[in-house]
Amino acid sequence: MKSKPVTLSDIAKILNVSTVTVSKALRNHPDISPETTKKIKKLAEELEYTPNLIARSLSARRSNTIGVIVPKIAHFFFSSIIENIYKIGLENNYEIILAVSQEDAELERKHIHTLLAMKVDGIIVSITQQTTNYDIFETVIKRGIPIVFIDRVPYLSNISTVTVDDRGGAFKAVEHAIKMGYKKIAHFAGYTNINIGKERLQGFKDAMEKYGLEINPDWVIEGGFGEDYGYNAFMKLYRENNLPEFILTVTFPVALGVYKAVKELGLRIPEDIDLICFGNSNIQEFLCPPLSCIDQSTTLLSQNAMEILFENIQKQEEFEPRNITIETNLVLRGTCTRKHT
Amino acid sequence: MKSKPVTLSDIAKILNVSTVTVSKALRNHPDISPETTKKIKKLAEELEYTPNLIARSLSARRSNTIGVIVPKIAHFFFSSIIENIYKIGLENNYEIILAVSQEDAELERKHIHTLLAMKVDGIIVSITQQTTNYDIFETVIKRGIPIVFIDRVPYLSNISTVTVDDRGGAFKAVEHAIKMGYKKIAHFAGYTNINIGKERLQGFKDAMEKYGLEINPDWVIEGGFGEDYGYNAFMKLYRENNLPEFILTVTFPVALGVYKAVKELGLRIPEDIDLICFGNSNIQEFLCPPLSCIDQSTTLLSQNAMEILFENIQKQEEFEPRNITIETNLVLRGTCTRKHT
DNA sequence: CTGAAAGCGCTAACAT
DNA sequence: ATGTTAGCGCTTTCAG
Repeated sequence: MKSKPVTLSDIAKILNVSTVTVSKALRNHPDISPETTKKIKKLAEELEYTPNLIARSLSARRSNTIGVIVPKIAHFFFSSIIENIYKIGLENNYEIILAVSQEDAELERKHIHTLLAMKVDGIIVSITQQTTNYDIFETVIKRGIPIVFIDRVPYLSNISTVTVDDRGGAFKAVEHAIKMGYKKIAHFAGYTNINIGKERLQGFKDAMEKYGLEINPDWVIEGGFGEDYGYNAFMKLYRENNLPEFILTVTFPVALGVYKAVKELGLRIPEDIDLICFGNSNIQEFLCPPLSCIDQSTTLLSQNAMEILFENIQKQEEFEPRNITIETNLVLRGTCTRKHT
Repeated sequence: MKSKPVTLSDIAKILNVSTVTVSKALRNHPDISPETTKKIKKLAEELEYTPNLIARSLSARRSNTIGVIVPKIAHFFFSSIIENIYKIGLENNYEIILAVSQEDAELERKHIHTLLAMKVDGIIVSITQQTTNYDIFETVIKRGIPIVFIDRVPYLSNISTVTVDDRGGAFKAVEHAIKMGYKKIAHFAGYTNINIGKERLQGFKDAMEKYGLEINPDWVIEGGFGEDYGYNAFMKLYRENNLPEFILTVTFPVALGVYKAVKELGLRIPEDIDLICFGNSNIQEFLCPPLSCIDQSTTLLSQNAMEILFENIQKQEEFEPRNITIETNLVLRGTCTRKHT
């Protein structure tokens, strides 16, 4: 019934050559004469030969496989990065092994172990919001497995990173809000133990300071990168009757949470509360009103990360870690565009 | 520098036992005495032993790996399904190998070959909008690799499928529109060579027929499942001055395309044109106006698919293909809710 | 309870 | 140009 897959040696036997010859022929090795190669390929095709990549990996000591770990997947930012990584992987003949940490540091750790066990040739990771112990990453590095961090990166020296100019982006946005006339500005800051949170907060502070505005500590709220957090943070402020005029949210989902709260409360954007978020998405323009944002190019992020990773895989020992920062772009739509008086 | 990974035999040598003993101990095989097991585990931990999954797979002839192929990833429907599949995979100790076909049948074919070559234990696939040649799937089946199709499935008998009640869902939606008073109803139908397109179109027809409404062929437009198609289809109708009152779109992205066109043209939803789409998403409620939809549970879809796949993997020869249909759910928000007169 | 033998399917190094 | 040898790291018999 379930016919066993054809192997190199099956082909070899039929053609009365050695498995090595078949192996080489199938990989277009110049050792083998054109005729034999053709003959072998023809038979392989007929027999529907599929190489056993597992065996190949074990023997060749490379898997042609790249591990990717992200905290979430059903969010535009990450799914877009993933899509790009898959595309680039395909072009370069690498298979991608994706793992989702679900913002859980323990799970992230487990995934890294699995990727190591699967002998991936390299790893790309965007760490969880709660990753504070970096041991596992040092293990990876110690083992000589190329790794590059993307967007959310650990505070570690001598690692390759591709990040966004979070500080500059946040600054730009808040500066623009201030120029629109806003003074009571809040920041829903996510978690500031992680680089993106910390840097965005810093950009917020920079702008406030530059324009001599006071930072109200009640308006700098930490708590996460998701919709729930945005919702709760806004609700809290509302209940305390302590609403600002403007909010910079640390991510798009957080802004969505604000939209939800605002809608439930019967308030209006931007009349009662205006906002902008970090991170672009294809559907922001369809929101009510269209949400402005600080755009971070997921394409550039992925491209650079993959490029560095490939370089690292090739050079191995001689490779020097690289750190790239991607510039941001203010995208103005229906929010953060109205003169406030 | 780059220390070679610790292997079973490294541990075996140090402890003066055989690799077999170590192998068994590490997998809690009852053969090995508790003391030896403990001793071995302790050393393995100290040495940071990581099993080589490649070697294990080759030897054990199962990879504990499941291949998944979807046409897109940066779309809520698929990224949500993927997220669910990853979760279930994790719980059952299976690694997921995800491949993206990018709606390209040729690429899909290539991915299947790769998954076969990687010796995945099973495959889940949602086919591309242009897949018409099913040979590759028959190859998979012939090789005895468990495969289950999800949402978009080929017309093949004796395969396992998990689909949505597309016909019933479309019917419900159009029926509701009719009860709201709409008569001039269009359907942006995607591609009807594939089951989801065909069934949804049929549901549309069923409803029109039941209520004695005439189907205007100009208003049944095919072309794809993406935003561009929705945009173009609407623009075409507008230019021809042939706008319907109501549209059922085959997917959410298509509806987004309509929103975009409507906005550009300065029209209003639902006053000038009302609509509903097939497929839910977490951001529809934030659209302007909030978009109603026919909800298809991605959770049920994924759960059932994985369950069937696991069953197939376990039973192998004795397994009988199963076909499951998930019920849909009309979710009414800001569209398709206004009485039309 | 433990281990020796054999092999999974492939490739790299070294003959011939 | 082709083949032989050896081995990747692990697991599955099967003997002791």
